[in-house]
Amino acid sequence: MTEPFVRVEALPAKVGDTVTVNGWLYNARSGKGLYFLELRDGSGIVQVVVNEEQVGAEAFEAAGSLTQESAFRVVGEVKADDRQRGGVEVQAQSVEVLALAEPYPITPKDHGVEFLMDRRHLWLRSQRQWAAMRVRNRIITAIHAYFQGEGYIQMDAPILTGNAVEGTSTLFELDYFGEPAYLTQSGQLHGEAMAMAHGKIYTFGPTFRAEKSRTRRHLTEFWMIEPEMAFYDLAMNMEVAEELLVAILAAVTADCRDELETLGRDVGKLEAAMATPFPRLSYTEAVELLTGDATQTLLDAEQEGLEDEKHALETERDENRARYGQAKKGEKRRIDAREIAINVRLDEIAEGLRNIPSWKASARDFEWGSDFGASDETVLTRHFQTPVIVHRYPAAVKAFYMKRDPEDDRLALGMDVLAPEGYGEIVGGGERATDLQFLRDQVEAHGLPESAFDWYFDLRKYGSVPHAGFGLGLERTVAYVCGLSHVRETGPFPRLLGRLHP
RNA sequence: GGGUCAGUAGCUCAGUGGUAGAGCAUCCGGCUGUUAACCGGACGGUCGUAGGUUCAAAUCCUACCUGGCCCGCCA
Repeated sequence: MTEPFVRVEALPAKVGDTVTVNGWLYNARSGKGLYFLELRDGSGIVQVVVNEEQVGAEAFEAAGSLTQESAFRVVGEVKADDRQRGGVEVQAQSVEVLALAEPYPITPKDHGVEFLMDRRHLWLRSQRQWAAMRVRNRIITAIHAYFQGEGYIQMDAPILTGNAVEGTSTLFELDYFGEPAYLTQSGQLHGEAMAMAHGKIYTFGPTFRAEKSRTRRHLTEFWMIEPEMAFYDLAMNMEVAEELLVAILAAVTADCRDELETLGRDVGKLEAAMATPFPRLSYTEAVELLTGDATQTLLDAEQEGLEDEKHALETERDENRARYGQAKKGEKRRIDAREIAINVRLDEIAEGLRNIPSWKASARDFEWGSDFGASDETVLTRHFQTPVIVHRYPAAVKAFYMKRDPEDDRLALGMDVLAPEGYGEIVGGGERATDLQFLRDQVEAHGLPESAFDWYFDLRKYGSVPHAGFGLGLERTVAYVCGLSHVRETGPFPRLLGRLHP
């Protein structure tokens, strides 16, 4: 499609040309006889300079009438200017108003979470949200590219199911023409069936959990990518997860530099996270690391670091306050803004300092056989710069369909990948049980209705083979890659407890 | 489900028992290169809701509602 206008992202290649650009007003500044309009068109933002002497009274007035988020069209010359983002600006020759916006609620200033979430449909236009959605898109395309390049077939698991898959999570229940039905919590079991048909498959779709979890890591609706591979064992499964994550990190660090900068993401940390192989710790080794001296030392150092930062910030705040009286108005505003930023960080530090003693206690007192808590996962990953793979968990804390470790029947051949920087579990999976009688016993032991699994048992009756797979949580992955503090900013319209609109 | 913090102008917040405040947004004016521009002015309030204490409540007490963060559960 040849477009009759130029998109902002293409402007750097058009220096010297006269072009048409369409967009919305992101922000504006003015001087006598001058308007500086930040035009946002979805591909980027460019500054449009409107000079009264060059455009005439009518167009100049049109530029002055534009309110934030008004739609407008500009014809002008693309000029190189090092001071601008992207290195270009547009010197307007004409300005046409397409739609004047009513007063726009989201200003280029601070807003609270609730206010922004109520206006998510508009918030998506803001820079950070825009950048996060672009990274999400790049992650999605990287995932497809990886699997397609490796010969996987993408297949969809059903969203409506007649039974609770693992019997653990709380599901959303529906009325399916008089029968009880549920929104899927995992495509896992159907994925296994599809892998027996195609060898290597992956699902890519929504999953649902009705748990009343209110944390930075939880959504009630989220997207999961679930590869399933026939003739793969646990070690091969871990290798797939590692390759997939490296492919994602490589794609984003290569193609989303501007977005990561907008998000304030430390790209060095993402690059460091690509070093392979990722550590592979057995659950037992992880428990030893968690309960050992190294973890206590690490947390002591973190506590010291936080205390040093706290003192530095308090000193800066006191110095700012001391010169506040003599400061001019603009300087006072900057001091006020800085004070707010300092207080936010001090609150975070105070929370960290409150948490560390309980983290230390939780780590030190951890007992073999339990599942890791959120703080234990965070503490484990603090020892490494890359994601960490933990495998061979106690069977009791894993799903019924996991294969047992032939070396130790207490263990299941499950594996989790923990993301760095406290982002927690982004991958969970393992090698699946192949023995029909074992699965029947497990279903019974877990109190699940055997009739619901008749088709699943068939997979073991007709050519049962070793196979493995895992689920990758898309939103947690996006949060980690973007450095977002909450998964609510990882998708366009996140569904959380108490959040169904917009 | 548990813990904890908060709710004051459209937004972000200050005000902790005695006249309801600031910055931003909006509107008006100034400035010929601004970068969350800047400067001057105007506009803007049922202090979450309901009770209570007090001469007097945004401020103290009780209940409820809504939200943030943390834990549990999970990807």
